[in-house]
Amino acid sequence: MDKLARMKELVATLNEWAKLYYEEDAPVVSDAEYDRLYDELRKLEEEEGYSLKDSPTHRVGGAPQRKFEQSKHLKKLYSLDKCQTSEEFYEWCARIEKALGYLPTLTCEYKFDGLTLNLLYENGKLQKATTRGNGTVGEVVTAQVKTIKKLPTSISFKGRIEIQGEGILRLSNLEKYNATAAEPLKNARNGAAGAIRSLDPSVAAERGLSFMAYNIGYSELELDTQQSMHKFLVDEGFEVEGGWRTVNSAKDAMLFAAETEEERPNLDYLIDGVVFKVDDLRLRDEIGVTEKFPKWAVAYKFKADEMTTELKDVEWQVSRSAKLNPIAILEPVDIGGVTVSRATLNNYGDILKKQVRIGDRVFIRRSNDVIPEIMGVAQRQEGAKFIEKPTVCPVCGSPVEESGAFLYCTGKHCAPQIISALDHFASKDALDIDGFSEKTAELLFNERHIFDGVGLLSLTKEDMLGLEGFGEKKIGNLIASIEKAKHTTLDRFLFAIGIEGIGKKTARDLQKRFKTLEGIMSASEEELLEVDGIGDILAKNITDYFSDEKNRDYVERLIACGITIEEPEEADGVFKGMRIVLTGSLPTYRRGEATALIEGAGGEVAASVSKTVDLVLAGEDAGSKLEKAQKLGIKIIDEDEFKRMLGI
DNA sequence: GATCCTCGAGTTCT
DNA sequence: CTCGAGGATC
Repeated sequence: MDKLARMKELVATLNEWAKLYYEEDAPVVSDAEYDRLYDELRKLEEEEGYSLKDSPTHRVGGAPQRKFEQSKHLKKLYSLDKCQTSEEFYEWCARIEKALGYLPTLTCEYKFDGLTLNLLYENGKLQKATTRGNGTVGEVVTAQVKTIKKLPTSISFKGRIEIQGEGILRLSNLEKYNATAAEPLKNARNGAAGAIRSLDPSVAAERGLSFMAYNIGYSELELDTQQSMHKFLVDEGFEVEGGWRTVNSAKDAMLFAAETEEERPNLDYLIDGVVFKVDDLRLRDEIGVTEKFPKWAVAYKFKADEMTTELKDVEWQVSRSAKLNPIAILEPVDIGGVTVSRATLNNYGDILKKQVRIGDRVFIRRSNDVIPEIMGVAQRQEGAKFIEKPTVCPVCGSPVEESGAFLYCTGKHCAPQIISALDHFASKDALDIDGFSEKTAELLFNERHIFDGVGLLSLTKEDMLGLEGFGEKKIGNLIASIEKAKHTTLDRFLFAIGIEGIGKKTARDLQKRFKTLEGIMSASEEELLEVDGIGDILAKNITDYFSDEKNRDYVERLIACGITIEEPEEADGVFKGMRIVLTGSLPTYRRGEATALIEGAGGEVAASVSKTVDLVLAGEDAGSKLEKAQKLGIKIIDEDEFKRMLGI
């Protein structure tokens, strides 16, 4: 083998290992093995006097920075509930009034259109900057953020503190950049987000970003109002533009929104609405949060850019769950720099509701500036055609059934159903087969008649030879991914087989309760109902699935393909191995919070009281569950006792 | 029986 | 993100 070929091979191998290590967090070789090949490569490069373009030796410390490092926020970054009309805003106010008995002071600020950032300061120094990510974990972009000129790198407050705000690109800077840039940026938001999310910090430096601070996350600072937070940010030198004010009535809040909308075209940055928050932080605790957002704040969003275009046709797509979904085919139209030619019409009920017909001019916008959405008819066209409800599946010709808002294809061998089921089987939260896509599923189904997980897992090199776009290398990678994917966990397996209504979360809950595949397969409806979040319909879906001989056989054959299911690791804690029922309302915890605490301490939350339950956590107004627990002689505790057990 | 909340499923373009 | 539906709660 010549030296160049060996170098190529080494680069490929090292990059692959590095990728597995950094991106998948799944090291396949020891550090020593990696180092051995790395040294060999470096020696070859020295001998030859050059190195390959993507050689890992170019990267500092041999650590390829292919991806951002992840970091957990000290405090969760919530997204905001939103409203679009003043009516919806008044409803929000009414809910606040209902919770508190009156409408408290609200703060008003702009809602910047950029990328949310979380900055951690320690000892007065900027330690770390992260993107919002999913709200809990974000990506570390400190170097990118440090290119922001006006951002204070040191502040007078010396404790730990998270400063949150929006990374934006001022319109004047966008213009300046575009005047000389080879590739002009389409809009300021993508310009800002793209710069921050670029691994190369010089991109951010070149564009000249700004940071608009608007919130404090975790802090070792005593704060009682949004106003004091705002003052702190100003005093410490952060940019806090945004028409800041406080109001004491819903009417004044809407006045602020109207004024801001008028002011919007004159601003040097993009905003997509305004944000109202309850000023008093103690009142916020009283109002509380849901899983997704705080109930004490709301974003009033301005109307997004709307366009009109012609609805040319409607296509019916068949999904994995056999639903027929209408897709609108549109005369291509430019919205916010993107050409849109298709949009979902959701379901047949939606078509009726919006009253659209083929040939009409329709309003279209990009919801959240991303997904195209048809708002309604802009202009009825002469001779516009009703959209017919299909009576047979457009793909396989099987009869169509209607249920609720949806139409279903009753065919069992309908190609798109099978292909998306294959895709689902291999998807990230299922078996996670790398390098497998919907396209691959389509190809394997059409050309090789692979129609289920068993066929997929039994694929051999020979099966794939000759498939379009499948070379030696790609086949090898896919086979390796399949092998890797065979070692999985119970929740992934359950999710992969695709029982109706069983998603990622429910699959995990089932895993927690039953621990083994056999346990779930033999569970009765009654046992399933004990799982929090499972009611009669889901319980029946599960028992129906496993009582079908074909499905049991399918599962068996999957296991026979070499699937191994890892035992779930049990969390350790005071509630280890215990099943606990929550009933009534607790004085301070919300249901979700109590659940998280129990699960964090190794326990499991059950929906109803039965002999298998170890403990009942009862709050106020506890009803039948409490009675039943007393009858069965199950230990009952209140929140204080609960906290004591947890040591908090 | 009504209402609130959470989950699942589906979606565009580059 | 958005909807509808299922589940939990009042």
